[in-house]
Amino acid sequence: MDGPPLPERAIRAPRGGAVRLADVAAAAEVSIALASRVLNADPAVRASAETRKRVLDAAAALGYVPNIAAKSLRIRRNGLIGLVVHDLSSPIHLELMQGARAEAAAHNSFLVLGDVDELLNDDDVFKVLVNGNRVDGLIVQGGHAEFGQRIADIARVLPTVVVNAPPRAEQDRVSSVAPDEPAATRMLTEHLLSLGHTRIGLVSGPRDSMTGRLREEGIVSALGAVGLELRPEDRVHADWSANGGRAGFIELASRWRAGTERPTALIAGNSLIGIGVLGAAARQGLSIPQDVSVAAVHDTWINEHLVPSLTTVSLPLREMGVVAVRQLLTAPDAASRIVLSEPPPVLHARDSTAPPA
Amino acid sequence: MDGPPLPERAIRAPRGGAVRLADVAAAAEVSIALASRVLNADPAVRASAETRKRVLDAAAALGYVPNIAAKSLRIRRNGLIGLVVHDLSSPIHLELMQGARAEAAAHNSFLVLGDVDELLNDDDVFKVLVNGNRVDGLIVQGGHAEFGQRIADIARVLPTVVVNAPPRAEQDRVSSVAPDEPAATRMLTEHLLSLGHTRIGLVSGPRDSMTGRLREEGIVSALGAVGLELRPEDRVHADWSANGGRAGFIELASRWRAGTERPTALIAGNSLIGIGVLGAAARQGLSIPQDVSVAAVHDTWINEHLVPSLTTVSLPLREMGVVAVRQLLTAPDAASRIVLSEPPPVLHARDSTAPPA
DNA sequence: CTGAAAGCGCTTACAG
DNA sequence: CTGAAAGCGCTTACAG
Repeated sequence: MDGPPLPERAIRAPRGGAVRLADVAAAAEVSIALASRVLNADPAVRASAETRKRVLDAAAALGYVPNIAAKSLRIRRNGLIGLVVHDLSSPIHLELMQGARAEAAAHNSFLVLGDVDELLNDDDVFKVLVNGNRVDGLIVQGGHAEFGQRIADIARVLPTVVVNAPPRAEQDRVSSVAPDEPAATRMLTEHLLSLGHTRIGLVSGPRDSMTGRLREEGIVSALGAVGLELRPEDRVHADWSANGGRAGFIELASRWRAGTERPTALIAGNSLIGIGVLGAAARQGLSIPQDVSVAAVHDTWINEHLVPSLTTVSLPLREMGVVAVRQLLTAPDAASRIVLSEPPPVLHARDSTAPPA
Repeated sequence: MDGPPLPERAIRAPRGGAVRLADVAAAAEVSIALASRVLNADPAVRASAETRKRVLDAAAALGYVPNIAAKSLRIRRNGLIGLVVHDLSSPIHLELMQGARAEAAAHNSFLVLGDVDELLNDDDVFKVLVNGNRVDGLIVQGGHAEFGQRIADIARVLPTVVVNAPPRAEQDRVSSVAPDEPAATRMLTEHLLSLGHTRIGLVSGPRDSMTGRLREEGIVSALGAVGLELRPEDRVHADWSANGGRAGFIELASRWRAGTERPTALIAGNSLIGIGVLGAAARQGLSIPQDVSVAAVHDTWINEHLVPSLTTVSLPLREMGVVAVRQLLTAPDAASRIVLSEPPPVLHARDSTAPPA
């Protein structure tokens, strides 16, 4: 009444070289359940140190690595975090990515790369990433005004943290990690003031960018503190890119009339814009910093190699990535809004800023 | 004799809003197996068009997305590809990443970010990524001489393709996708020759880089075709970075004696090196292109914004990413060695190159 | 505290 | 061709 004999080898033998928990348990002569508990450091386990060691040794000897699919299916988590960026080519966000990646790795998690546009426009990608249990949470690069509501919708089903941008009003369940923007531009402005500049212009980010607004606030407040102001005619909006910076500078300079006063220094909304400003100014025959000083937000490796090297203020981008991941891993359901004021912005004074002529 | 009643709701009801295949099958009034087959477009299915539609409609109506962990556990694949890069901050490799990411998405796969150093030095990461069924395959950024054997070892257990570098001798089971390096530098050299330069120098990559060697080959062959040569004293090695380029230029220029001949043009091993060369030359008081022309391999968005803008040749980086993913997805076990000669390199002549003075 | 058993949600031989 | 059932490899209530 035993039925046909079971094909034991097919059940027991590791397939394709994959060692299973059952193999470890057999080698250590304990039950699968106990092996699982020891390996997962279950505090309730009271097995003797000797037994525990037998399990650990067996796992090591066999090179056991848990099957992640099986584990995920059981515990309903998969150790993956979606990192959804808008523009992979920006060196600014890479530092953030590095920080996030390293922190995830430290927690045995990995980062899955997503694209903002694809996430928001491609329904398949959206479904898989958001509803498909693909990732345990999402880190979304902020600053996309049009998508505020969509991100809020995503956050309802999946822990989500927006990085590098303050959350919008409708995103009440969205966590965020943002740097202290006004502090950065305040520092830049004070640097220019200390050099003797009294009229400072701004090539800002896009008109509807909250980040851009906060950076402007820092400038206005630093100027206000010494009785100066940011004149409307000294400010233009631009894309967060070198092309934007170029266009912004050209627009700004077109307002300058020979013989009349104009700003002696410009702040760029970010260092990509700064690169564009530097290039455009040179092509218009202006010398930097003799004719105009230029300073920008965000420091990357490029800035010191530019001619002239670009003065910047660095924000804790890497830390933002770290904190975002930590937030997702430790408090996925808390809608926390973190403004990183530590470490504080750091000024990198370089050749692009000098006293006015 | 029925035992206690089963808690039906706990079994049937979707948990946490997750719709299961069983829910779709129930809604469409078919078996789970048939629902699975219809949804996976099993060609053996002969169900009436009407039945098929019922399944598809039910899935759509319920917003069904397969549980990826369950599916992975069954089919022993998880739709993830590890992208292991060395230096996330290089804009050069980002284009490759973008191509890989997009191609993966087109195949319902995602990219998991890894770090070369971590993979090779951190045993935990290695085990999880390589042995843990985390990813279906690995794309590794090439050019790490020290790790040739290690990558060969990885490829024995996991489909692996090295991108942007030719495979090393010991990597017999490793696939690779590399651009046509000599074609790129040949094009750059011919551009400089056509401007009238007859003595051309090279700030190459690291001494042991195969990529660097191939790029040098292109220069040598283009020079040889017109009876010229690359003089040993006109070549230095450098890291693949702006800092490397700076150091390389300084070393090269230190060999130049006033009143004697020196190269009138320099080729940079890549555009990061090129940025460093540009900056260092300017800081030594040399005008580019008047005193020396500079051209580099790889085009990125930065180059046109530099002052002067940097002449480059672009290689099909994005396509490399695409092909690498396609290779992994369609022929994971073939150890293919692809040299992408299509699309061919494209010259971007800019302000950093001009006829010699 | 530990083990046997159930079950996570799928796919796919297998039998009909 | 289709359905019932087994099973992928884990974790964890549950009972002992």
